[in-house]
Amino acid sequence: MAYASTPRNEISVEPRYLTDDQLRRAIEAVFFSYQRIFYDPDRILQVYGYGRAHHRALHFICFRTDVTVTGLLDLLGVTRQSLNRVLRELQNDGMLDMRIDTHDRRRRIICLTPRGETLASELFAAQRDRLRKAFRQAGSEAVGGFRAVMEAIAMGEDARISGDLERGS
Amino acid sequence: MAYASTPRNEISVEPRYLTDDQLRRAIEAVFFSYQRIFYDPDRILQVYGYGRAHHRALHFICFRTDVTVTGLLDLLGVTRQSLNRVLRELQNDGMLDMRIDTHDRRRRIICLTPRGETLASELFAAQRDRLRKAFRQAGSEAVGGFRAVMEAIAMGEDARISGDLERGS
DNA sequence: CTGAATAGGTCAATAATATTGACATTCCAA
DNA sequence: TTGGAATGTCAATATTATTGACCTATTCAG
Repeated sequence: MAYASTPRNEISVEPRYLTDDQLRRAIEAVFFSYQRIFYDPDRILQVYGYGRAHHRALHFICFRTDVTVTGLLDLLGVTRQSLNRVLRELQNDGMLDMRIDTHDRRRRIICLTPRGETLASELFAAQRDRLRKAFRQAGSEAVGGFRAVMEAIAMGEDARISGDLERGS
Repeated sequence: MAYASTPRNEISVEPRYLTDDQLRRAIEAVFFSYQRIFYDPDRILQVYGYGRAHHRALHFICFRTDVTVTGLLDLLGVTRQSLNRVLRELQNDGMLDMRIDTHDRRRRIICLTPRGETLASELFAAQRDRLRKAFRQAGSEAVGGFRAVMEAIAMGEDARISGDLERGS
């Protein structure tokens, strides 16, 4: 017996693309895409003795200018303790350059060293090929739609803050 | 200094939507969408004492008919040992019903009990709202493009098998 | 100047999820 | 009957994450 939760289109209020089945497929699409995109760089990470947490941090440090620790925390959605382990390891390996912000000396601006930049570009290259192929295959218009939907998904309020998951404060 | 890896559109061979910057945005879009979609059900899981691993398993058991353990392993991309922990817990709580396949008695067909079905629909409902809103906002055409790109991404070979990550066999 | 708030770092304990490796059973198929 | 497929399990370990408790700087408002 298939799962159903909304009353069956009684007066067909919902357009076809908003059925539970379509939404379920979208959930799975995001799941599988995530799998594909973030599994590709694994073999490179393995060489360096890193994991996906390092990759995620490197990515945002690479592509955001003047990231601070708090900025990174917001992007990654993890605790400071968790992030700091990763940053410590990357810094010890000479991948990162953390310097004090001149405008606010409490802040640290995180940058990549040349070594870090090399690694980040290796990782990006590993992901790029799959994506480029998919984009080319789907075509320009589809990519526009893809982007519109993705932005709309990300737009909504953050689940980590909205709910009563955060019991403190 | 921003990162660049492909030679700058010398004769503009690449369409605009295939630039490194667009591909980078797509990677982040998948990352953030995954975050949003799979953080939403967390507070429900917490009530049951489950984690995201349980959610993923429940999802596919709910929406695939006649899933076997191997089928689930392929979908989830984890090891048998990892999956079995989750299945054991779900079964002990009366969420699952595993019965032997009559055609091939080595296989187990995994189904949801009514309890499991209730939980799965709660979890799905938690994800559905965000998605429906995003789809409605983006519109029918955009959703078509979204689907095309997602399918193209998932289409490519599986990173877990293609590389030399799997050293055995 | 003082105190609150912000930004950052760290120690310790623990949890969730995952891995590798080794074995065992049951069952299908050639 | 033998090989392999499907499943389950024990044990050890790794990765990533958490909560909770402290700590130092620095900024900023009063």
